[in-house]
Amino acid sequence: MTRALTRKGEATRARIVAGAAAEIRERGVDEVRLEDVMAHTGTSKGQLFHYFPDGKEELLLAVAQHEADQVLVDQEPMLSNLTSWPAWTAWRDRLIERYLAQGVKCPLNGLLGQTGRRAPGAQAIVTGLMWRWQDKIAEGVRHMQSTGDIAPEVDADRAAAALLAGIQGGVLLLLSTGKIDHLEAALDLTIDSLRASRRDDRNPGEARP
Amino acid sequence: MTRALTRKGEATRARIVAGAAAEIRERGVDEVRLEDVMAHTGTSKGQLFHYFPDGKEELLLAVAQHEADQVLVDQEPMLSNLTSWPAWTAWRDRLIERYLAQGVKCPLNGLLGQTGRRAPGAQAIVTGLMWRWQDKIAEGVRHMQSTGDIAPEVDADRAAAALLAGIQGGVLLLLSTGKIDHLEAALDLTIDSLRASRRDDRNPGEARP
DNA sequence: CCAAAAATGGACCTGCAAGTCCAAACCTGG
DNA sequence: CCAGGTTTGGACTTGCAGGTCCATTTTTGG
Repeated sequence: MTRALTRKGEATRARIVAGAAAEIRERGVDEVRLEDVMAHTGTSKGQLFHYFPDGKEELLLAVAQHEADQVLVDQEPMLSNLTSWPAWTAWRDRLIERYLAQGVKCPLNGLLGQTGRRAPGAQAIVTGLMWRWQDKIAEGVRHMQSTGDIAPEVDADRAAAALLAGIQGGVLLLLSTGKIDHLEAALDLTIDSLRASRRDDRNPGEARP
Repeated sequence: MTRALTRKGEATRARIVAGAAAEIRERGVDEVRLEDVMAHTGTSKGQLFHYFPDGKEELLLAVAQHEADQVLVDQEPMLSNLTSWPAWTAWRDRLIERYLAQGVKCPLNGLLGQTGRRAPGAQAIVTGLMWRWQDKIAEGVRHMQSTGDIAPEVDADRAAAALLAGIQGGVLLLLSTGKIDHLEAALDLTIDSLRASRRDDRNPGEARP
């Protein structure tokens, strides 16, 4: 029962979502009023509630989905082609560059902790994003194992989980301290340890005994 | 010009901060109204504004400081005694246990993203916490280097930064996915890579070339 | 024991932002 | 070209949470 939307309607709806997303990235969820969105997107209150009958909550949900999708898109095509060490490096560089550029204006910052509480569904969106992200990384690890660049004993999912955690924490620390160092260190050390696995006799990818 | 506070006054103030902190941990910053704090701590509005003249913002700041301090206290005495591999393991176990137990009720969740935006000073509190935390870890790494348990070529600060990022990200992912796996993986893999550094000829602690 | 200061209780005010409503403008297909 | 919908504008309502105020009680220092 998708609501009947003419082309014009769809355009307006999209404009609202994109505008609200930008506004939220810039100033944070709870600083943005519906009036701000109206002003920024050239819409009226009637329109907002026409396209999002459940009001702010529904709008925030749409924004969350919009932002979550963007996070992964921003890492392409690197993220889907982790098939050589230079490719991993290129992905790493993209991440650093991206987060350095956006600084505090991080979509995740809006999603987590803020949207998460308000809209119950936002939690699901974030979770979905994380799993998709981790899957992509794990896929890269497995590919490297297939070419013999990463030791076969490494648990790809576990390695991906650790790497993803490092990224998330790195971004978090970028947000609070303003320094990119943590993200860099986490990425470099984790990737290096994967790289090193190939040369070891042992097995750094396993949990402690 | 510290405001004159009798013993009773101090007790009330402390009760308010502790109660507000608990309430916020439980239900999130923007779900907690001053009335909730009043009800939960058995205080009146007059008292709130007596002890926190700048209102909610000042209270949140006090709560943030309270929670930040607690985060490190909760890791003692392990965090200050990272002097052997079993000690590192004990610390790791404490972290896992702690965050597993508190689950979603994470003080950081309240601090970051939520308090961070509202109270300008909260940012500084979080930053301070992170640096202190990282310093403790780096100190542990250096100690292990002094006993020869970690390769001297490892950059202690960088390793600590990576580990801290892994922890933060792990907790973040615990909050969104509800699974402890990321935190475990990040801790174990990073610590293992430090442990492995001692046996390598090379130098896993350095950045990529 | 008594002033002065601190602590407490709670009624009241106020602003604001979400949400409601409806009338006007507009598209669109038959 | 007209009758149904969709889209738009904006005035109005409402609830609520933060903040103000002051009268009363308790504590403290001398």
